[in-house]
Amino acid sequence: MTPQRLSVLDIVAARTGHIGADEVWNLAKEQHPYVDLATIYRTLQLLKRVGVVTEVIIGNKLHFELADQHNRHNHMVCSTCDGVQTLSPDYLAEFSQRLEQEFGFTPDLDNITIGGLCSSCQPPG
Amino acid sequence: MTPQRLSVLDIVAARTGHIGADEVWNLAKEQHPYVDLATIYRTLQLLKRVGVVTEVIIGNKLHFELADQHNRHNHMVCSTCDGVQTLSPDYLAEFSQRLEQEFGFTPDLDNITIGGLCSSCQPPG
DNA sequence: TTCGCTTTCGCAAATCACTGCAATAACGGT
DNA sequence: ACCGTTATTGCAGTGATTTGCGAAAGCGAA
Repeated sequence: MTPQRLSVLDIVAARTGHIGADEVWNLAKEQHPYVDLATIYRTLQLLKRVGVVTEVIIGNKLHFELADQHNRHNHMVCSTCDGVQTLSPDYLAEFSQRLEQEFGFTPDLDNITIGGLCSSCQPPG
Repeated sequence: MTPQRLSVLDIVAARTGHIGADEVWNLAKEQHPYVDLATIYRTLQLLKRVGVVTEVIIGNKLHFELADQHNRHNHMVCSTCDGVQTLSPDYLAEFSQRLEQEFGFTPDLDNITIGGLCSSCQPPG
């Protein structure tokens, strides 16, 4: 664990909810002015790999949030307004079990994001 | 419909299964040497918008395949080997209905891809 | 502390997807 | 066939993310 990595973790942890990679960078620069964006990305991928943060794809940008074991959830992202709603993993449990039983495929539940249209962005008619 | 677009469609249609944008480009250049990659992307997005092709994200590259109404399916992509399995949309129907009823959220079923580990890439133990 | 090995960092450049814009090609009306 | 309108193309450039690589930092053993 290096100072740069600690900063990244602190920044993600300080936020309740998700934060974009560019925002992490801007905040990290306040403490480490020369930190490179590549380091931010590498660190975020590392934290994701070890299970400390989860990744949410919003629009076409990567966002991250602390992986709180006591409040695990998935995300529904509206492709029109980029709004995010959280979803209890219970909704996916049965589906996930079927995939595992019938195909031996283990879905990566932590990183499943459901795209679609939120209630406010439904097409008229 | 222009010659370039017809080429793109032909190429995607000729393939049983998915094909990467770069592959489409390489094949399209055989018929239209000056076709630009941007045209490929724009055409693929167009074909997707009108429902003729569907998009599958494999690794972090876009792939496309013909949207066969008689053989609609989703995809399970292994994050280790990038292998792709198809999945009947029946598996998602119930889940999708719950989201719609309880949250008013309409998932974009055609473009849902499930990431995870396939049976061959399960961690040992 | 110093040496030596390993890991990480910063920088630059590559990658993939997308967009703005001027030039060009397609299409309909005459 | 000709002209004007509209849509599409090629090119260049942008944004987000990733990768290669030499320099620097971290860390354990002596």
